[in-house]
Amino acid sequence: MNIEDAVQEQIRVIKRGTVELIEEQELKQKLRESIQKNKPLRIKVGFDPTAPDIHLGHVVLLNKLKQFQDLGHTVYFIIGDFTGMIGDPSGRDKMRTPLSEKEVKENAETYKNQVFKILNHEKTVVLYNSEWCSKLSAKEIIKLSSKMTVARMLERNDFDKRFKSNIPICIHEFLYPLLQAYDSVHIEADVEMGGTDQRFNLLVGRTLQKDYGQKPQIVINMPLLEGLDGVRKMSKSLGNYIGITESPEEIYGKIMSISDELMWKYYELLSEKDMQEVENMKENLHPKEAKSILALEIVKKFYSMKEAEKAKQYFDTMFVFRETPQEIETAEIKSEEDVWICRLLKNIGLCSSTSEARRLIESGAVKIDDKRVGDIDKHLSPGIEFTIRVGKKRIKKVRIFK
RNA sequence: GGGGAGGUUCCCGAGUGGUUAAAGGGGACAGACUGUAAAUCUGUUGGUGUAUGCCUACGGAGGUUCGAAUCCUCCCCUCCCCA
Repeated sequence: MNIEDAVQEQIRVIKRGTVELIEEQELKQKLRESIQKNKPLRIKVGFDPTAPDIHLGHVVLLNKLKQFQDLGHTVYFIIGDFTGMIGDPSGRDKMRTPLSEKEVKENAETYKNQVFKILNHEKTVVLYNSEWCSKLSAKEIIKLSSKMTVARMLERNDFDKRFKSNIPICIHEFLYPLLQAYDSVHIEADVEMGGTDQRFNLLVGRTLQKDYGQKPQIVINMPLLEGLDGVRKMSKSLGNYIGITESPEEIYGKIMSISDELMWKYYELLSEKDMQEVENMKENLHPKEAKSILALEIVKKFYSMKEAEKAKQYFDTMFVFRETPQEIETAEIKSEEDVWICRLLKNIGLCSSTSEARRLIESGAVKIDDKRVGDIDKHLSPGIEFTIRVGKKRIKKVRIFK
């Protein structure tokens, strides 16, 4: 294969699913040199160690990084333990409360353990940006700040919105993009990847690299993945995420609950299937089938096909046939006397309070051995075993003994 | 430094002495319908073995009052205008 063809092929892989690539000619040039000199490109990605669990939203990015690795490049995985103390204001309408050093460290470790479920260990360099950021002197920070104007900062949509609606913006939040850009200078990044909410920050990296006499990095924006609600971006704090450390049953179930429309986006960004094949499925498969195949693929990625099949089975009995699955958690309750149902529900953790239990029973959500409970005052005697279900998702086996 | 506005339940936001666990919306949960989808409709959305009861909750601490989210004092926080 000649060089131009090789470059073209890499570009094709790299471009799948991207929202924006700045700028393509420069990237081609970098790829050419990389191939000629047999020198991998430095692909930078920064992670803010705020949420200790990696979810599918992050996986979009990680997948793309993995693709770069498969093309022979090296990933510089930067844990923003220093910038994490600022908290990235991107996309937020509020200032973020700074994390303590200890929290940041703990979260960072969790990240590190989780990313290698996807990334290739050999081709990844993990760095903490406190390594160099914490050594910056006040003088250097002032110098850094002089590279940026307030007006330019306010070009950023989220800052502008906050500014216009009288929501506080602290000065240190302005330092975030600058320090992130400084990371690029420090490691001499060739490419930086991020979600579209990172666009501004990544562009600052280009500007700053030029200021420091380096070739500007290529900026690649990946789309933000909508979470379970189908509207807002997937994030831990919004509670609409699918975490990669969740159980196979949870991951499978959550994927089955996304909307059909969103599913195709998940295919594009998370699946290893060829886009041609995906288009084909779109035409010929019942959406539910397609969703199931996707769910299987994703569970398999983090566990195994066997686990995935089991998760599917659990899901089908539980939700499709509305039956009691084989393996469900058993709660054991020790009691001399009859147990009031509301108290029982609270004690085994299916409800957060007896009041909630009462409300749910009144609305017909509670079933014992598949029979709807209508009586709020129902009592259950010791020595029996049964399955209790609240709504569709919450289910437990209960054994009451003396 | 001076002047003004504001902080309400998960979120937004109404409420200016009692009938307020506090309108409305969002979200969430549940029911119906389904493909556990989405959309739609309905209900619920402080705790307490349920009580015309008790406790907790309107930024924090005190005070006035039979009674305070509402009035007063001090404190903390945010925004705006002026300098």
